[in-house]
Amino acid sequence: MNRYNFKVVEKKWQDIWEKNKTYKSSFNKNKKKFYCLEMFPYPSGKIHMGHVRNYTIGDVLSRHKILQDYNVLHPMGWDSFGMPAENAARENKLDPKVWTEKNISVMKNQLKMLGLSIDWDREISTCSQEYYKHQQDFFLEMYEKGLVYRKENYVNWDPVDETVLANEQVIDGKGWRSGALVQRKKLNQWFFNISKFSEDLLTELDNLSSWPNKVKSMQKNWIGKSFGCEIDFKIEGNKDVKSIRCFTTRPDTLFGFSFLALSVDHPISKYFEDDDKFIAFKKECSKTGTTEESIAHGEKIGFKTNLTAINPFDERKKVPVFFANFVLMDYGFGAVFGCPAHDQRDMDFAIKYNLKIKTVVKPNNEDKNFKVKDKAYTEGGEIINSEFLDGFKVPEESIIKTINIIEERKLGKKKINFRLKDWGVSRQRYWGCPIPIMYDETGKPHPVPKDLLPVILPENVNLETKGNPLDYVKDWKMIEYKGEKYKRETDTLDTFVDSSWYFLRFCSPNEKSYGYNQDDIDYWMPVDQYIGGVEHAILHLLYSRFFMRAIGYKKDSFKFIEPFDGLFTQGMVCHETYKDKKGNWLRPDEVDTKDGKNYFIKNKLNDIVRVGPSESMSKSKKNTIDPEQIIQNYGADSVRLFILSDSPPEKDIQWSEQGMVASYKFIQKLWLLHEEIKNRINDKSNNTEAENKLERFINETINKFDYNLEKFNYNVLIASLHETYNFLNSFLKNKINGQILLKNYLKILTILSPIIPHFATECFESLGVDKTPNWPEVDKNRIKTDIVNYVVQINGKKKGIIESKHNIDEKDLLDQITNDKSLGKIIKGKKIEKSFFVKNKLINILIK
RNA sequence: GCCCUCGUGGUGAAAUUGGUAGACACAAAGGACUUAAAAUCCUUGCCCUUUUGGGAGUGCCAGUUCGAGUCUGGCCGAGGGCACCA
Repeated sequence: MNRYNFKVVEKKWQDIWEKNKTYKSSFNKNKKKFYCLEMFPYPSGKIHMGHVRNYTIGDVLSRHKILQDYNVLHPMGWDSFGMPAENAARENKLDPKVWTEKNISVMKNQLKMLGLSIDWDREISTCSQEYYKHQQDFFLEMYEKGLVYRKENYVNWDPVDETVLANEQVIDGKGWRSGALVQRKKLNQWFFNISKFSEDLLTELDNLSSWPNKVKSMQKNWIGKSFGCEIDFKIEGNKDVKSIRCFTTRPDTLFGFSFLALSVDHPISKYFEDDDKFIAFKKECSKTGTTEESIAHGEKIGFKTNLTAINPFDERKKVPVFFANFVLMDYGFGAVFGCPAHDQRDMDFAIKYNLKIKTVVKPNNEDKNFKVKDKAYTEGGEIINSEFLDGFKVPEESIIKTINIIEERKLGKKKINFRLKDWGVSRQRYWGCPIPIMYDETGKPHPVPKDLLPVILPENVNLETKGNPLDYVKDWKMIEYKGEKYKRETDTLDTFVDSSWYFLRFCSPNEKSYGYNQDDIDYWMPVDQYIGGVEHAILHLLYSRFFMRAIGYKKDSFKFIEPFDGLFTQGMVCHETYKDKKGNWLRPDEVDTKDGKNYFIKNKLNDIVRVGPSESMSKSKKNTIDPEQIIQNYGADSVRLFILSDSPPEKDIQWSEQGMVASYKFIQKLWLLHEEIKNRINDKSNNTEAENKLERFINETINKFDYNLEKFNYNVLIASLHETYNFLNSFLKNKINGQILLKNYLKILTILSPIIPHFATECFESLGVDKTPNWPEVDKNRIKTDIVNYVVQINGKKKGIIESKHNIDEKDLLDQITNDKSLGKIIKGKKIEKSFFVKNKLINILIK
């Protein structure tokens, strides 16, 4: 008997697929299309298990759709701009381009080892000129349309590295590389006007019916729509300041107004710039840092001004104006009215500065003397102590009625605010797409003219500089155009821009004149199924949705707006973590165990290893498993099978060597079964009963596959594959007609082929079938049976199972139960009050 | 603090959506084969009963229903997202 040699078989089919371009996709209007896309990888060096999981899930779907005769687009590319290349290049004295290209070639090979149904002719790489030059076109188009602008903004500035840091690069207020205290610095930056589309980005979420609710609600929170009104407060104490505008969602609490708070960056702060105390206060505020954490636990501090604000509903009432550290300049108007009784932040502030606390809302179960003490009351109820607002129900009528009054009296107006901020895309880095802008001698920005496009990133740049290396490339930075001197923009684009339209490029990877070809995207877009990690739930997906709107803005030819019709977010791959006695992390291959409980360092029985919780695989915790090694040991099909087993794809999965071995063994067992079946395809016997049983089982299995494929329950597919094996293995004890066996077996091979494609194709070939058959249809007539097992419940409790005829009616079944030996005993002599009958499934008899 | 998701054996999990709870697999224990081990195969898996059988049981407490893992309300616990957003 032959052992199944995965090494030979997998290589053989991968070569054939590559040579024949089996998975090449082409435009074909006569065929239904299916665009299956997985988030493309960053070429960091080697693929990791997360990639294996992501691409295996996509591959199963893709192959399934191919067998259902869809025209499938399943491409792959590289998100190849970004910081790691720059850092790695600095460490290894390599050019980022060389480093990146080397990684791509290694990883491409590794992906091929997995046997993915990728159309490699469509491969793209975002760091190539052929890609980013089109991105510059999009940038300039957006600039023309007014969707790109330049503005001063606060950033996290690392004074040692002289660079801007992303929020996640700031740890405890210090730069992650330099360790220097991060400063808040104002810098001119380019912005995409994503907030222009806030309303549309929010409402269209409701139409994305195949997106996980979790992702939709995360985006909803991020966009953060709130309904309220803007109010102008008259100001006294400075003749140049007549009024200050505030945004509020609770205008109905205006009678509880006890102070007005401003952001330290509010325009009015200019009147205080000579005040040493104010400068000290502002410094104190910036010390609390820009990180979210420091804000969350930070104490509320304020700076009292000589100004007073007047309550628009009662001009006799005047309250102090403060600068306060908890007011943000980039939300609303950078100014809030404080109502301590009904807002906890305002309450904290009021207690600290001894401000008035006036209760204006009472809960329904309290009387009009209800008083808030030191905890703000923010629930519903009724307005009190508020003159003409008294009696309004909170919140269902109080807010809208108050806004109406405010509008009537021309004190302000209704206003909807969004939390979503414009997208800052400038990065002070070398390895990214150059921003196609140049500045004249007065510093005014101009789009780079067409005949100077694309702006090509210079090569062989010295990276050992402070700040952005491009600033030092003088012959690139300084240009002359039509006799005028210009300086180039040296900032490059955030790499999220690169990934905001790559799915369009896959439709027309060779289009020279523009980023995409209209006919191609009309046919292929939107992506039918997008698959990737949940860590991109907000930014990448939101930016891509924005980009489609921005490209389509003022462009009639562009028909769709949502790039991803279906979205699936897969879970992470986890592994136990290990530490030695000193607390150093250990790799899984450095530890060993004899009993599965106590671990020690390999070959050193006395060096005890502490086993930590299973966590997402990461290099820093050393709990990674190298996919290439695993493929070498067990084969691609085994890895694919294991990575889909046990856990549903959207949940985290535990890597286990034992599970891996089990999957490997299962394929070996399938091969033995295959050999056995192959030996029997010429058997001539007739056995109707067995044949019916076989047909029924196979059709039920196909049915189960269809159901679970649709729902991404790939773990259940694997379970049902095991059941199929167990069934066939024992079924072969029967005598059976070889052709009927073969017919059904081919269906099983077809439905398992998306999961373990090398194995399936090899089996087909050994049976003389040269092309994988189309996905089998379920024969509903074959699932029906003459005999049904009815569950018999008595007074709601299961008492047994009884065999009966298909579609039997209730009365006949009751008769049968009454006459049954053991079940009849229970009923005998009792009165049947009522019975509930579920056809072909169950009967519940109520007796007394 | 706000929002979302999830609680089922020793473990990962099924349960076609209100109708046989624990499919399938991992681990464990016992057994068969073997001189032995590995591999393979079989059995077991809560409580009571020698067996036949009976009972409890899906985080906890109530409710709806002939019937609840599934629906409703409350509580407890875990994970994730956002977080001074006015």
